Amino acid sequence: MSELRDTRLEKAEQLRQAGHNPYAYSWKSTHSAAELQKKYADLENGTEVEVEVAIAGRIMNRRVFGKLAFFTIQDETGTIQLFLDRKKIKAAMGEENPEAFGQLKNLTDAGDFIGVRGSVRRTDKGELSVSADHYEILTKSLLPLPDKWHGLTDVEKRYRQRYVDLIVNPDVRETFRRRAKITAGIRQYLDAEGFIEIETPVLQTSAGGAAAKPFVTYHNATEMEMYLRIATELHLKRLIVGGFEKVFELGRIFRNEGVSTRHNPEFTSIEIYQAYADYDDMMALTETLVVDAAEKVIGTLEIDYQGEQINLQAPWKRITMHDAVKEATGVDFAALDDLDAAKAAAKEAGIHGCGDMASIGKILNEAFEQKVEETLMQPTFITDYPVEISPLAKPHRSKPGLVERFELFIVGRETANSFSELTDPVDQRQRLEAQAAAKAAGDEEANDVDEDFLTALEYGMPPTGGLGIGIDRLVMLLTNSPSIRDVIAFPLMRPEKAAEAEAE
RNA sequence: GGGUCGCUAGCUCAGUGGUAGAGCAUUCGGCUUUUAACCGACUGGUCCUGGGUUCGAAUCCCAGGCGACCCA
Repeated sequence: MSELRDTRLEKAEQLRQAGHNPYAYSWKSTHSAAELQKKYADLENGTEVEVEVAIAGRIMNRRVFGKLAFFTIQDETGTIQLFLDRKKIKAAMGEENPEAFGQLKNLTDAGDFIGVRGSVRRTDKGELSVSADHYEILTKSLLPLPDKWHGLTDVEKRYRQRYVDLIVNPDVRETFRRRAKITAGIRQYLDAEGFIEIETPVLQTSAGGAAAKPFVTYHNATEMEMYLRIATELHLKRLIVGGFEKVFELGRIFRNEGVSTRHNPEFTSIEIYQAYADYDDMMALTETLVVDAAEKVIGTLEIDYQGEQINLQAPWKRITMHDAVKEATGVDFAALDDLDAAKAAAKEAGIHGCGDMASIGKILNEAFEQKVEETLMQPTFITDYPVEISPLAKPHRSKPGLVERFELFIVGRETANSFSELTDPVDQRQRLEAQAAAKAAGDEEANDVDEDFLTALEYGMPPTGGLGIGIDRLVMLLTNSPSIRDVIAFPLMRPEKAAEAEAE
């Protein structure tokens, strides 16, 4: 290991001795690899074009003969072969550096960055190449690349050393390129619709807006405990109170929870708030945003996700939570008004863990999570949730005990969440106080009463539709990624070596 | 939190109680049409860590670490 490194350090030193800085300052390319491949796609085998092009990239593979060498280099767009002929290089560089070809042969390795200038030719064997007359080593790499054939497959190393993963796995680069396209596309669409993005605080003295356990931190100067945000909801609503009518924020959220294929403690959400809209309007917006993203990124609405064929063509199925649970279990919780009867019916239907639940709404939700959620492969809006599990949503205009809320499920996963937002400050205070009581009773996911948010509501918030979309899960869907870690560049990992036992 | 599986050379992997291996990469030699180049020679090890059993442990046992998947 260190011998490999020492050898390369020695090569870097030899380059310095020969007057070449192995860590160059800049390079001007005329084309990318993909541009050359496209421009000369029709060039015939064994022919050369007398143009002077310049290109740079990382050496991925070297095939060296006595007086001829072929390097495959990779830039962000793809790969192209370098055709390195001793005679040609000597003719062009020999006066200044008689050792130019020898240095190329002996002092470069797979992993180095190189810049070349030369003509374009397609070899007899059909490989488009830059036939170099000049080259410059731009960066000397000290560590070996993974096996050129098997690549890097160890998932732990792929996540810990994502830079190596990105070097050798082109599909990983493609995933993050798509991720960027998705977020850019969403912003583009919302901008065109007159929404503005406003950044709200990550550090908060009261973490609200979702049922989740926050990370706790401390601000020295003000000597106060602070929380990392678990949602952007309550501040974006303050902006609606302030008079903005279409706002959103796409950003990082932190929840102090476990790690799984669907969860990372920091993840990305977009929350969108639109004055004078309700949850029906937000359903339409959800469809538009997802369809638009799919069209921009994959160009089709018929997608494959881990072998499952998903059709994103709108309109999507809409079904109430009560009806969905009834379909799956045969139990109509809407017809039950006795808690014990509901528990008995749930147990009968094979739903476990409802014994100490305090309301029929929570049992309904539990039944949904256990029996329905993972069956919802095609995009489905589940609507009209129990008020007990929706402290920020407006009561349903016609169904007592329910709120105007929907969640979007695709491939069995919650992907979006939306309400007609609760605007009645008195009702909101009661619900938040119930939350605070639950927290006091030990519910770590319940929130405190955010008095300033209530004050804002008392100034008056117009009727508002709110929508949150899990960006990571959307990206998973549109990149056919089985794990959230595949769409987060640097997912959370424990340190490789456990810290020495700290003083307790 | 529970269960299952994994951790051996830079990478990908063999090796189930008896001298730690292969391919690729590296190093050296040869080679002007290769593309997993080829031919020849060589080099490279905290077998995740710590204990235990044993004449002897990569291998068996215990504890721990890190990771993957599943479950809660």
